[in-house]
Amino acid sequence: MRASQLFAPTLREVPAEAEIVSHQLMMRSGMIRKTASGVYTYMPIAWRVMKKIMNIIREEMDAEGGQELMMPGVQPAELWLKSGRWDVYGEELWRLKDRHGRDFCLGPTHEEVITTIVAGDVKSYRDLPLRLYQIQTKYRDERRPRFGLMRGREFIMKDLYSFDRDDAALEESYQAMYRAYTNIFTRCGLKFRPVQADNGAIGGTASHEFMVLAQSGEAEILYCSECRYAASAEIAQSGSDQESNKEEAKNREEVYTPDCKTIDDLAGFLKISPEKTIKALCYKADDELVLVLIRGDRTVNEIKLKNALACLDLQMATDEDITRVMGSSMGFVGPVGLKGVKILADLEVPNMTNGVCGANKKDYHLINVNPDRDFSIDQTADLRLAKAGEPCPECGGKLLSARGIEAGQIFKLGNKYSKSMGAKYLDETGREQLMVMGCYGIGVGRTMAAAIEQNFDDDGIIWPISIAPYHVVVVPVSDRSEEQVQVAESIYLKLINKKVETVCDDRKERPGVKFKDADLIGYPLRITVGSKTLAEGKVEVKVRSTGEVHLVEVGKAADFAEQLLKEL
RNA sequence: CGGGACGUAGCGCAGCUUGGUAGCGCACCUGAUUUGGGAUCAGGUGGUCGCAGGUUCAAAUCCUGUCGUCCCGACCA
Repeated sequence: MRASQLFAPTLREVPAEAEIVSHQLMMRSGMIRKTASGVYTYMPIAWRVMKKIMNIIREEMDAEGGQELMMPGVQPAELWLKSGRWDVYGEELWRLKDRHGRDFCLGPTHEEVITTIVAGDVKSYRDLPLRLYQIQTKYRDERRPRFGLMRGREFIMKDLYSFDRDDAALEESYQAMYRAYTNIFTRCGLKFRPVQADNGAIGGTASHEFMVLAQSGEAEILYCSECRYAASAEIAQSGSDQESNKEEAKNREEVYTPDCKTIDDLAGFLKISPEKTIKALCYKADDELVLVLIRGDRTVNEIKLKNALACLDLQMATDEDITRVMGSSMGFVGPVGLKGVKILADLEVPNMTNGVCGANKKDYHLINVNPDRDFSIDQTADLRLAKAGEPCPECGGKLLSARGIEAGQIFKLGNKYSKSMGAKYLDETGREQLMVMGCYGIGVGRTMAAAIEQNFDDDGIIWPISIAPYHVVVVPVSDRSEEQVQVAESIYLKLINKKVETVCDDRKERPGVKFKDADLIGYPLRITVGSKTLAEGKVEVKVRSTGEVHLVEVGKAADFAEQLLKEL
């Protein structure tokens, strides 16, 4: 490719709306242009990178028995009504009507479509396992698209769906994808970490997220300093650092605590540490009020709570709800004497002795409250938000925190969709069984953005070699030097003959402009043909990532570059 | 969806308070000089000031509505 013909309009200035590095550099290097909020055009350079990422994905999917197909982007409402997600998915589902007024949506994911197909055409255990995937545009009408390609409303995703006969077979599919994902992100040259994750609205029984480590990541990861434990902070289990409490149970008392509405107020007023208090929070879970108890210094993790309650909708109760059902106001709610409301407690609560909680009476709290003796708990569960510094739930080591970009996620779905969409097969004994499914996604654009977040400097992008849009740029310093132009051209042609992906910067620009653009776009190697070295019959070969410069004879430059690329 | 900000040339911005000729830098085009890290000089192209109403002799500027964009939060297969 000749730079004079390459459509890569670079910008000197950063567009005001680009907030993070990858977005800024993709805009500046002419890789992407915004067409609407969260909707981008991939320009030629970006598309080359994405095709490389997609090819790596294809190779690894195929290696694990995946078969590529292509499903429609437009999906009829009936499929979603059948799975129950038409009503559950909410506003993120991009809905539309056809000319007859029939409901459709733009696919945010494809469980409904693929499961329907498989249900119709696969009837025997002999046809399983089946692993089908596509690389396709997905639509999610995000409330808040942001950070360029990181969170778009239209984006390209690889999604594979596995169909197996039982849980053991699903485990094999899951492990196969885990391996494939590890290979994919490794081959893309990324530093990443698989972490345990929440299953979210997709439902199912196990999940890992593949997090590309980067400061700008939206997700927090907690990982153990000692063992292999790593989890998304939103689901990380909480190890307990609670000393077993030997305190003698004392008599319960009601105390006057005017204006103590928060735990801090209360602890300050009573001169006790927040750990002695039992925080009581009222939630509305699918219209049922529940009381959640947790140690005063802890934070409730609403994802854990939602999972523990197995509810679809979870909200904090309003002051009105609390007054109506509990007969007391926010800040003074407590479990003692409470009737008709389900009480959930975090794992730490049953072990507390002589705690402090609301008295269900304005301006009063109870001290020396003891679980079991003073109130009963309907359900205990791990409900608190784990934090860095806490003990690892598996080995007791210390949890550390890191930030990551969720580039891929794998799920065990179980039979959630095979049940609703009727995906069944006959086993050896002729009995009908539900297929057991898994689904596995990778965001292609997000992976590209993540690669930039992890590999850049003040001058621009430093592509991992495996996904670099081109490998070499040949730069004649002066476009008026016949000799330089000719030497550059000959090196360029030699590289092209060797099938090395090369750009020749033949533009009528000053050298500074070409160098700046080369660094910005991030070609791994730059061959500079200039008067300084040409006098000795040599050219410079510069490595973008390290800055090292090799002086090489003109005739050997192409071979040298080819060799050097193999070592990167 | 709650809070905040913004919309003037392809990009970055000024002008708006106090209504009266639409401006600067970069980019782009022409010419000259220049050529190893985003050149200089001269000349030039390009804007219904997001859109729609209203007030006014007169609106980028004031008022109303509307659309769009970004940030924080909530949310997120």
